[in-house]
Amino acid sequence: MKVEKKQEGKIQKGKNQEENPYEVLKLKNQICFPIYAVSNKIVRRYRPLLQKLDLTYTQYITMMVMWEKKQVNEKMLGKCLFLQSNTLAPLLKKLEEKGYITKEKDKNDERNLVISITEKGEKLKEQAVNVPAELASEMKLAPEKVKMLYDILYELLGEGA
Amino acid sequence: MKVEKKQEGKIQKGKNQEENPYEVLKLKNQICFPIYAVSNKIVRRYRPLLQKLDLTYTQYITMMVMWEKKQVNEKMLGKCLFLQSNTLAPLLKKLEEKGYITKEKDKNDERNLVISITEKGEKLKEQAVNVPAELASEMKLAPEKVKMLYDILYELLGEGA
DNA sequence: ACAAATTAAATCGCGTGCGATACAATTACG
DNA sequence: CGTAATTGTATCGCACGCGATTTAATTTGT
Repeated sequence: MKVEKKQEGKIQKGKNQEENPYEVLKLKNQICFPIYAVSNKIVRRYRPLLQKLDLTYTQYITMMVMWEKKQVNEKMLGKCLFLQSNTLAPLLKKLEEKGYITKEKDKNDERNLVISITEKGEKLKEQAVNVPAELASEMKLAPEKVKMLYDILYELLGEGA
Repeated sequence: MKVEKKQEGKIQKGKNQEENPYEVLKLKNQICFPIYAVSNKIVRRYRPLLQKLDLTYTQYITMMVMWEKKQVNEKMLGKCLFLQSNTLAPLLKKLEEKGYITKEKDKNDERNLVISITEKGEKLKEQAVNVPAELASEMKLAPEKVKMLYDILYELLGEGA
């Protein structure tokens, strides 16, 4: 078995390419780019499905947390979604305007914002339940690949902040 | 070997979970969410590295195409980056202002916008060449996982538009 | 106890992404 | 040959993401 030294960030290369330091700057040798491109594609594909629920993708994953937890503070929500106050604050304002959530200060620690799901928000879940399958029908992937992808992505999410 | 029927979009589930139709709406059962979260994380991590080059991530991948092709029309650029005119037009304007590219109409077909790299744009490549390794040092992934990830992502990018 | 440090949210500004639309150049076609 | 359809680009409006900063509440250290 021939072992080739691999440089991080590169994908595939032959001998002659090893000698060109600029090879790493080609899009096809980048792993970050397809992650970015697929992410964009996912959000694009979700849009028409979520429009029926009057949700954007970010609002949708926020509601996912709410459907599961019913009540959560903004800090915890940020942890779940890997987002911060500067993204969440305006988003939560919109979800409140739509009537899917309510916001109130934590009586025990007034710094904390407690977010609760409303009756209307709960109802939305019934419409949302079909969305994952609808999307999956547009972007199919073998179950074992889903699992590999999942494990690798969470490994990447785990590293550092 | 026990075979369980798998529903698209779900990740892992036991018997009791199979019966709850709302399980699919939990964040941890979604494959799209970690893609989205990792993509955000990547762009976040690139930012301080790219600031030295006066580039955003999207501008950086655009320059990658330019470093490789030297000259390209907007349509082709969009194909390479999976982006459209509504994203590229303002971005190209900024890259032109920074002096990294020039724009001109194609004489043979005036609808086409031909983008060319400048001397200054070429120079930038020398600073950029270290960026991939810098990022890789922050987000490490075993080479075989990089390859799996790469193949799966391009499979997803290939499907449909 | 009280000033300093820390923490949680909110706000601001900028740069995307993209659906919708507009517009101009080119091509297709009856 | 002239009009309709198509194609490539640009513009507009909205909703993110996020670095930087601000504000208010709480905790820490002496």
